[in-house]
Amino acid sequence: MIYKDIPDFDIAKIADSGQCFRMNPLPSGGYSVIAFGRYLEIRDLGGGRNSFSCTEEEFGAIWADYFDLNSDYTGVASMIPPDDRFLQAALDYGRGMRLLHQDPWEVMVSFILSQRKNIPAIKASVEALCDRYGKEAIWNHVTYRCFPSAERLAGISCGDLRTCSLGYRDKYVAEAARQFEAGQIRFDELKTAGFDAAKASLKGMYGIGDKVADCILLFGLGYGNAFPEDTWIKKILEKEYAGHFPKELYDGYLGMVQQYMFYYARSTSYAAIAPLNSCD
DNA sequence: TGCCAGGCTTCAC
DNA sequence: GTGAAGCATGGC
Repeated sequence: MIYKDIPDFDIAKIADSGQCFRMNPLPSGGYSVIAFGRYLEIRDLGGGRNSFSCTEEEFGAIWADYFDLNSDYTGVASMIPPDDRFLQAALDYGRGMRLLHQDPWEVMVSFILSQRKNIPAIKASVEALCDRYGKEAIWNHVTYRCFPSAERLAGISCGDLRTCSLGYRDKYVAEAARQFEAGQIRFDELKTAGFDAAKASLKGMYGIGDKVADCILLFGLGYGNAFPEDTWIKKILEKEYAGHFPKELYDGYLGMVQQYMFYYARSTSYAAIAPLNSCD
């Protein structure tokens, strides 16, 4: 167990942010997360202090980057124009959230099966996939299952995948696994290909469109300017910005901004209130 | 019970 | 190129 004082870090908000689907509250308090084959427990001790159930070595090798601890989360506030009351409110509400750096394969599969599902349903599907096809591991008497590898999923029929409540998305996941195994998708190449080229490659895959591609770019490949537009974001852009959000103001931080918008819209009674911005 | 969800593919035009 | 239809399933 190690202890860290981290500014702008709120594990409850991170767990509820809809970026990852394997971070859950523990009955005893705190949260667990399974990522990169590891199991971790995090507890908020107050005053910016958190405990992590790992060694310093593991924290430095995996979790510091996973939680994006080397990025500056204070600069975004100064980018927001004073008259953008919506984004000011969203930032205040979401302060402490982090843009997670996840395993791109897990992000790809998770967001392929996210389409036309709500977050509880996505989590149920992801967990079913892991329960059925993930490798079993043990940490300190806790038995858990890792996210299934592409190699494992490439050997599963669509019919069997569908038992994990994938619905019509079964064929998309099966094809992604097949392409990954065939070497037709290489995440190391996509990470350095540049935003447009990487996005075009992802959109060429069966079952991946604009939105899912942007999620993979943002959460799995480190492209901070990806801006996934789901149903919630589209409603916000229409309601607060008359359909024209000034993306040019947030170069390098668009993904972060999008995440604050999403979290605020989904987590509050925002949908029931009048627009905070004037669109005229 | 009906609507909607971190959308995408297919097809008609 | 654009727009509508169809899609599996579960949460609320």
